[in-house]
Amino acid sequence: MPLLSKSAEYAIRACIFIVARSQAGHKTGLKEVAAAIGSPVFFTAKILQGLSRQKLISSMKGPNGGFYVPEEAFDITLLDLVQAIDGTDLFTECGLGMKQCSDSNPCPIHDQYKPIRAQITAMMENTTIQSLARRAIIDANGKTIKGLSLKNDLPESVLSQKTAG
Amino acid sequence: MPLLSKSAEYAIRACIFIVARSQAGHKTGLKEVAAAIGSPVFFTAKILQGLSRQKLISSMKGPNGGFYVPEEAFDITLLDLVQAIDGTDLFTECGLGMKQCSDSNPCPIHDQYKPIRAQITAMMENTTIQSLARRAIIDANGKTIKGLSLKNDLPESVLSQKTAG
DNA sequence: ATATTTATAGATATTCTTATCCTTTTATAC
DNA sequence: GTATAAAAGGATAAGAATATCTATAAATAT
Ligand code: FES
Ligand code: FES
Repeated sequence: MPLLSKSAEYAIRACIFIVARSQAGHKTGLKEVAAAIGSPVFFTAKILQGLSRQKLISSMKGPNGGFYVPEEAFDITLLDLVQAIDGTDLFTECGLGMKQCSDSNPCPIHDQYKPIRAQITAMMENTTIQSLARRAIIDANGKTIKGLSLKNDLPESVLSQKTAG
Repeated sequence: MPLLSKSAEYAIRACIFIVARSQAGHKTGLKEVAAAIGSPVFFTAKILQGLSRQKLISSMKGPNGGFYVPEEAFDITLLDLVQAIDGTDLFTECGLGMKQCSDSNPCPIHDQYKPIRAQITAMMENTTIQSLARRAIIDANGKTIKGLSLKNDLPESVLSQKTAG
């Protein structure tokens, strides 16, 4: 079992890319996103549509359209994203799947699990997509993608394609 | 997304119960287990069969048969159990689903995720089912199940049914 | 206005997890 | 030995997550 759903993984990777591009002043089309992060195109579409509907990212239709994040929203966090996709279970629910989790009615692993769950929450809460974008993309101005390991065999030219927006 | 699969949750809850019963010298039948932990009977059967095949627990057929854990095996850990059911992904794989995870080829969340993953691993490695059983079941001799919150509306008489082994 | 581009929406397909049912095997009790 | 109790195994079903396809709507360029 992974920590995150496939949808959440793609969402995070996509948003890192989109934020990096937005910082450089570009919108990014669906196909560019999918190519950059190595995700199935149509599935990625669904995910981005959902994020757009929930106002975590923005989008524009038509020529030179695409997905972007306005500067005011750069500080969206991993927590925002994961909750939007996977819900709040990971951050609130019992590790053994009991109906409720509380100190007064703890399951056998409550004491061990609770601090770990809190740490996962804190980590995601304190990690902005923007900070990840800074780390992931060295030159987001349209040329190279050094250090972005979102996909192992990343084509070196994704960013420089034709989005001279 | 939960941390563990439903199968793993049931496996842990079942094993806590079975170990507690084994410590008291009893084998436990499938239906008793399912009733005690509030799990679907046939699904629980599959899970316990798998654990038995992997020698994490033992079983006996026939009248007065059932599942049990021999004393030598009381120290099986959460890690053993979870790995047997869900595999090793949670403990080794990249949090963003990249093909490989390493310090030399890190994904954007590697630095944040790696220590959390290590903590999850350590926690499970250091938690024996036996220790959870001690905490979960106060009187495992056949009468009451105080403090066992495996199921919220637990029938108070599960242990006292008819397994006078 | 028309054509083109791109996101959005809805429908469908595939795969995996979860769950159930039925038959067979093995052990015990008599 | 025969009957009974219980796990083991195989086949099937239901549901959810993942993935794909087609059609529609909106924005731009000409
Ligand atoms: S009750 Fe299970 S983790 Fe809190
Ligand atoms: S590469 Fe992603 S967590 Fe290590």
